[in-house]
Amino acid sequence: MKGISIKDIAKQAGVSPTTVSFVLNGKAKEKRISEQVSKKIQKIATRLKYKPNQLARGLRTGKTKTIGLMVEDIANNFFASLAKVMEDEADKHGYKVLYGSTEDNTEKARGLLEVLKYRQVDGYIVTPTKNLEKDIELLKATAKPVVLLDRYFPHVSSHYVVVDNYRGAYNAGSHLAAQGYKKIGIVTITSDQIQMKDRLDGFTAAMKDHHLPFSKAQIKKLPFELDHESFNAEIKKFLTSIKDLDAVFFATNYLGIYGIESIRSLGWQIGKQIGVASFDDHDLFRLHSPAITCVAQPITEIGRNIIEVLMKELNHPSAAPQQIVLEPALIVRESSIPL
Amino acid sequence: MKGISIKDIAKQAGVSPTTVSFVLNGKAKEKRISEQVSKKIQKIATRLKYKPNQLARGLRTGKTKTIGLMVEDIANNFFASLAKVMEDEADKHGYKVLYGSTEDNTEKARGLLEVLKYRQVDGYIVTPTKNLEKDIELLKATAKPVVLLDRYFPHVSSHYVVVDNYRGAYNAGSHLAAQGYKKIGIVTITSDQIQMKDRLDGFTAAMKDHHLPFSKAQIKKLPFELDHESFNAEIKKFLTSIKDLDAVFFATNYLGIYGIESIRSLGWQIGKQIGVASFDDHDLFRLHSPAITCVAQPITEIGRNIIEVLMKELNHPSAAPQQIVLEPALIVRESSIPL
DNA sequence: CTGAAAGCGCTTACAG
DNA sequence: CTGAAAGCGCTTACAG
Repeated sequence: MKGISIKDIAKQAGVSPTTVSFVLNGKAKEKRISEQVSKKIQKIATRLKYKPNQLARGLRTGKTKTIGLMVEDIANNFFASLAKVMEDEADKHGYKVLYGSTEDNTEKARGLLEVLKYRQVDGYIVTPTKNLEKDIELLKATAKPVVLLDRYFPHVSSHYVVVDNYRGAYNAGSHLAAQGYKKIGIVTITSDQIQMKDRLDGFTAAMKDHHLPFSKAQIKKLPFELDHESFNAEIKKFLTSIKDLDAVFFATNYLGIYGIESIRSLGWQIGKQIGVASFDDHDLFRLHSPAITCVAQPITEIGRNIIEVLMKELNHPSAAPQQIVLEPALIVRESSIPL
Repeated sequence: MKGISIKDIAKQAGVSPTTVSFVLNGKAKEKRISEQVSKKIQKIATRLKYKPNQLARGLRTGKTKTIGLMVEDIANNFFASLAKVMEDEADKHGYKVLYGSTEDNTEKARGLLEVLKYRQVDGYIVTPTKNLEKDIELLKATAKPVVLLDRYFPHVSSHYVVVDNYRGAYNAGSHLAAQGYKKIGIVTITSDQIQMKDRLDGFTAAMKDHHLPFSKAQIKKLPFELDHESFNAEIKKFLTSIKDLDAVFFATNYLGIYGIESIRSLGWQIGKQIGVASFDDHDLFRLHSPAITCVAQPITEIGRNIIEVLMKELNHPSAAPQQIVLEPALIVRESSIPL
């Protein structure tokens, strides 16, 4: 079933496709098409329910009005919520979103970038994986805007929107210390990426500033690829292996979820026996008994900023990278009350 | 920055674009291109890192290798998890996903369908809203496959993949009854859509079969558009208005989440004072104290089936609609233990 | 065994 | 004030 083309309209109106194109693209005035002809074309177009073929238009103009979005995992609450915000915001500007998940895997990320590229997206929003520096540099050479999300590469000049991960983790660590916990562990992901490094550094600084003992043994790094069971097993092993551990900070929402599950299967009382805080908020954290203290990222604000940065670049490319660092909020709940 | 085109390769190889196209599309044998020429072209293509422009290809062939996915809300755990499964499955067949959320709003859904259409997606996966029957019929006339998700229209012949909502709700209701709860309420969404109707009907049948009192007052229907606060306020009002209510079934995951929050803010003991079960599973339900009994949808299976149905139709269109009804699983947890 | 040519549906520089 | 023509990058029926 063929669609209505500009030719069909031209034929019915008795004018050339050129004229139709001008009118339909709002260039009637500029091109000084007569009011009559203009009206007639408009009428026919709406009657036939003409929809321009975006493929043809894209091929000709080089613009597809599509944004490529690369997240770590669309099933993760943080990324899914963010995707929703960005979808809404992009829609306001007439853009649609083509998405893919990397699973934090560099090869998958590269493949995704390739695909987005030859689908001619107008811009990219990417959650980079490790070793993706060169690919990002290459993408920039493409002259299509790229906005990094959640993390960035310190040595690559690029647009990005992130939160102050150092501060978020520092605040969480300080809070636990101020609450009277004496020996606090951190469970994080095996990753040298800046966001994880900042979280670890921020937390470490807090321990130091509060003069709490903090040895390497109190840091547990787990590979992203572990499955549900293994995460739980590793976390339990860690928690039970540190003598006198009385609190723990989980560096991501899924680690927090696995952590809660692990602690409960150990039969420990969250808060009293072991203080808990996690990065990222989640319905589960809010409604858990006891409710879990967390460092919440301002998801709506992040999403809006990303699209804003991208639209700016799409409309008026600038030389200077836009780099936005938002503040996360420490939400204190029951899991960090010792007694 | 221009990409490498088939012409560039043709020029370098000293052959015509036609020959390049044949070779790169694996038709060298079929078109009896000599081994030499074929090898040469391949080599040049990989050296130049040639990527076919999908827009041009799509314009010519009418195939974009893109699937349009319309969910209710990508931020909802059920749809996000499903999207992830479908993304992975579609990827295996070389398809990418263009998505959008309807918010269960018919106008948004129509707009989305339009956009997906003029972006020339090859097939549609749609979570229909109410009053979308005609639009679905029109889409079918387009000769592009459409697979309905989560719900369908009884009077529209179409492909779909859903779960047995009636049975799921019936089982949940029966379970609560068997546990000894005597007066059970249901909180659902104001909607005549089949999935909500089936859930309500299934639950009602369970009450009847167990000879439990069940009046209209025990049914609370809430509009999808309510905000967080209003959902909680309405649920609290409902729970406190029914005399002797001793259990409640929430017909969707977000209602279950609001429900838990509401019950807790009332200070009631879940399980003992009020039995609770919800449709859909969620990390929160699993890890809540007490853990929440639920009707879990087989998300992986649903996603796989959807893509399978779609791929079948894409490759060998058939007249007969494929209609798949999967079984949800009742997961019994502590929230439905009276004492 | 290989190529010239048409055409997918648009936009736009150019001509009149 | 309007149109003929070229071209975006492919694929493919046709010709030789």
